Amino acid sequence: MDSKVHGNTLLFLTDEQIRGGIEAMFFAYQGFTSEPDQILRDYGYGRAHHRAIHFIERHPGITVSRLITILGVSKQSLNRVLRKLILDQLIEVRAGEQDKRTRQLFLTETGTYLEKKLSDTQRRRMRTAYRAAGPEAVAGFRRVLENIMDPPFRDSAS
Amino acid sequence: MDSKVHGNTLLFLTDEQIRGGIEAMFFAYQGFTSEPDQILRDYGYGRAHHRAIHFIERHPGITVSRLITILGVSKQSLNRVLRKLILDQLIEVRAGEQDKRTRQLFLTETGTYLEKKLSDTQRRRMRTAYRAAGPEAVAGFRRVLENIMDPPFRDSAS
DNA sequence: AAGTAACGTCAACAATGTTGACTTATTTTT
DNA sequence: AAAAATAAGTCAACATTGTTGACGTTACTT
Repeated sequence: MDSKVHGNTLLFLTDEQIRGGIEAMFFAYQGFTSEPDQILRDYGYGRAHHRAIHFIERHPGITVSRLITILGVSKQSLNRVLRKLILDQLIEVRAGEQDKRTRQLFLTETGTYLEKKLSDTQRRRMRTAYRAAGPEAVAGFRRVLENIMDPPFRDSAS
Repeated sequence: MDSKVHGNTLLFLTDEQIRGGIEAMFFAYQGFTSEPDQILRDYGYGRAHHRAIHFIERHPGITVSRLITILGVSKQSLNRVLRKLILDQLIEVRAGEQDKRTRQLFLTETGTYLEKKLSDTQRRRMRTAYRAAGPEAVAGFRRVLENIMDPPFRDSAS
């Protein structure tokens, strides 16, 4: 809550500090997505396919409606992406066990392979960044990110 | 370089820690862009317009080619965005002083107004997150983000 | 004078987002 | 048991934003 004062300058929560953070978010996200985007192009997929694959890997058996909520997109938009991934046999669909109206989504072997290929690049980047910044920095990084998220999504990332 | 070991669990650089960071990036960026996106819709603009306006505010007189490099998009893609902003008189163009082939970009009063309106929401979010996480966390946050960026963009954010 | 660089622009296309409307299962409510 | 609500798929139309390729203009550099 207390702003550090150093000489005549507020070093914490100055407008410049805040704006710097905003730009850092932009540049970091840009780097963060660049390598997967590259790979996806070769497969004829886009970032939306990556997001779907990612969350299905993280939550096998996730339903379509849950995925819609997480990704924050319309049913139609997600469906277009899923349809292609199902056709290409990266995703497998089973009827929900309790509620047969729902569809549960799983990665096939091929889907798992692509997910790994994509996330390997991101994990390498994150690992390198974490290592360079050190454990304390990582803890701070996570704490700030959690607070930037909209509350419903906090703690969604394990 | 050294991973902290706590009980039987690696708390630093475990795969789960890394994957959690990846998702945190996704959710944070989602929240980070949600409010501006909302405002932009009312104006008939998109995220690309926001990015252009943002960097022109930060670097008045920036040239088109510099902006292309920063944003990482094609000349044609950026031009479509700039054309609209110029027509709507949010951006003003002057011929470069030394090199008259270049175009220097400035925000008009209207452009400045929209930029402020957009960045106000992001600054509020960042400020709140910074405050909640504390100064040490903010320092760590920035350190990690810097390391996630591609090297050419490090230190681009003040 | 020739070559290069910085734009602007037209065209065509792809990915991804939107809204609206309609259908089919299945579950829940009444 | 009938009616209503929910989950999902689908078709259509449209907007934003990204791409490549090609061509023209202006101005700087060699």
